[in-house]
Amino acid sequence: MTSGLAEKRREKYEAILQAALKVFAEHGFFNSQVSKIAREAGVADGTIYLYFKNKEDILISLFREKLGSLVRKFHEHVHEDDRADEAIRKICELHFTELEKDVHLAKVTQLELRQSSRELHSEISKALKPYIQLIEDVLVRGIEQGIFRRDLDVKLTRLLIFGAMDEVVSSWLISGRRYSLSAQVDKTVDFFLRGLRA
Amino acid sequence: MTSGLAEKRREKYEAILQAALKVFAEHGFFNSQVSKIAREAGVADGTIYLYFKNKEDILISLFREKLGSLVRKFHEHVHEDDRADEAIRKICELHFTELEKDVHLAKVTQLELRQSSRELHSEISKALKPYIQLIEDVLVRGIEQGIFRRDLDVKLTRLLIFGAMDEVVSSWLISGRRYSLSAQVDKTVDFFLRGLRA
DNA sequence: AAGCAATGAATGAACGCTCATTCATTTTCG
DNA sequence: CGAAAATGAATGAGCGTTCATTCATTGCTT
Repeated sequence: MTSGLAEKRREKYEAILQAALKVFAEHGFFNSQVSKIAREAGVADGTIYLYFKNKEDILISLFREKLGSLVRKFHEHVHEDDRADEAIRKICELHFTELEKDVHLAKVTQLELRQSSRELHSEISKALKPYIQLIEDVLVRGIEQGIFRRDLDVKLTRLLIFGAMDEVVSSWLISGRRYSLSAQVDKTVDFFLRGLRA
Repeated sequence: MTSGLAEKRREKYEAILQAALKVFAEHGFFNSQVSKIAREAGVADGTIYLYFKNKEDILISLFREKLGSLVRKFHEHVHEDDRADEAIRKICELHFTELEKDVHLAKVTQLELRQSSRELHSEISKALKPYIQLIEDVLVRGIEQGIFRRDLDVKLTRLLIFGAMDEVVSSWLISGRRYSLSAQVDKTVDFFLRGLRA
């Protein structure tokens, strides 16, 4: 096993991130102690600082990794040549199912995303931008395909769509996940497409 | 002037809340020191504790007062006998104009509302519930009036509408308020009504 | 009216506790 | 053995909260 070099490091790095995700999701960033993350990850407090600059750096890295791989997943499933209305359905479906699969991630994105450290906020919007952009691209394509209204304000509409999905996820979390999130896809997409169609 | 008794107290209470609103909006709850609020309000640190149980109590009181008067304003403008589509327009208009008027309130509701102390969260949803309920009522009325689709899921749709408006406000804040929020009402309502109409 | 007493609002220095971070020491592993 | 990784006790800054003290106002007494 010659692999256990930089790989071991990567493993521990991810173990700490995973632990942090859980702790942040359960207690929120400001109520999460570094020592708690260390315990959850099964490492010593000091070890954290061999992998991360400071506590905030943990959260920022978390967002970069997690949102990055989410966005990648979206790009895998939504293709240039899809019909725009089918793409909208796919986006909503992925949005709901992926967050339903990873509750901790859902909690952190929904509840902590809006925190207010300057640095943090810009990092988060940076990580989120490609997703919002993806929605916009689909809207533009839909207009070109003649499926969506020509008078759509795509910059505004992408917000309406993202915000609506976001709120459904938030509400589902707050309810204690007492119903299926992915079961809301059809009715949600239906509402969107009525608002979009030419 | 026999008034200057309990009135003086009320005035100071409100001065502290106003100061807290500003400080929370600028720095976020966890980065706002009680001493900073005291300085902003022009009182001593200890004085705060003559009016509030603790720091969290300040935030909770803030929400109660501010959201309470907002909800009251909605009820003043949206009446039982309005056409439901007109009511939706009125709601969106008020949502945007009221938050555009009070940026500090907008910031606190958008950015702090999602914090994670259990007690806080339940307090906030309690204060917000009448508003969400109002939207639902209008949806139900719209169906009864034959204006909205009979197959609407009102519980889901109220979230879609609230979330969409919420995101538009968030985005406007993050952009540094570089455009008019109330100018988005028409296009936003247009999108909603297409999704709602029978 | 004038002095005295009582009140309680306001103050802000001090307290005590909570953590993020450090670093001297130990363990691991090639 | 030696270097790198990991440890976790120790540190100290930050901050919410307390409380002994001040002082303007009001009420009471003669």
